[in-house]
Amino acid sequence: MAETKYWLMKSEPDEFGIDDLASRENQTTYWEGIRNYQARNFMRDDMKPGHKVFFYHSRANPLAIVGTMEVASEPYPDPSQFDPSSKYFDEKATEEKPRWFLVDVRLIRKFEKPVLRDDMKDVDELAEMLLLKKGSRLSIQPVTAQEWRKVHEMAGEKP
DNA sequence: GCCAACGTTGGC
DNA sequence: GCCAACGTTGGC
Repeated sequence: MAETKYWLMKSEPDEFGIDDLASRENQTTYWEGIRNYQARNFMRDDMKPGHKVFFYHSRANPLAIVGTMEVASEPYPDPSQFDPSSKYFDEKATEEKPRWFLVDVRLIRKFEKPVLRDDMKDVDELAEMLLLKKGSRLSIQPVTAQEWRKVHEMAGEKP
């Protein structure tokens, strides 16, 4: 049996929050605008359809994991890099040599009770989470199966 | 290929 | 809104 992989993706709710995802057709969107190589590499090389993803609200009040998604496509070039009118336009990217890749994600569920960053800090099982490390700003990060379970437990949800 | 200057992220 | 911690860029 293939091992399920878990991830966490950040978004600022002022830009795109979980309610925006919920209102999209099929509750699916392309995760555009990632312009960090490490985060891109995760999407391009490691994410597979069916992988599970936490949706995290950054630069928000409250800071929290607000729900779950699943990867819903193979990686493909981020269209916004070719669009001069997009704020994510990258003049050094070409159709032949795209720089930026993304995947589609589909909402699994919005937590009735978001799991607050402040509460996660107090939990031993989450002490090693990248998200909680000082100075960590990676907007897409791997999550362990244990962390996946623990956060669901805190949310009062079945993993 | 070093590293100073600049730009960005994101908690606080 | 501030600013520390990072990442990237580009002159040399």
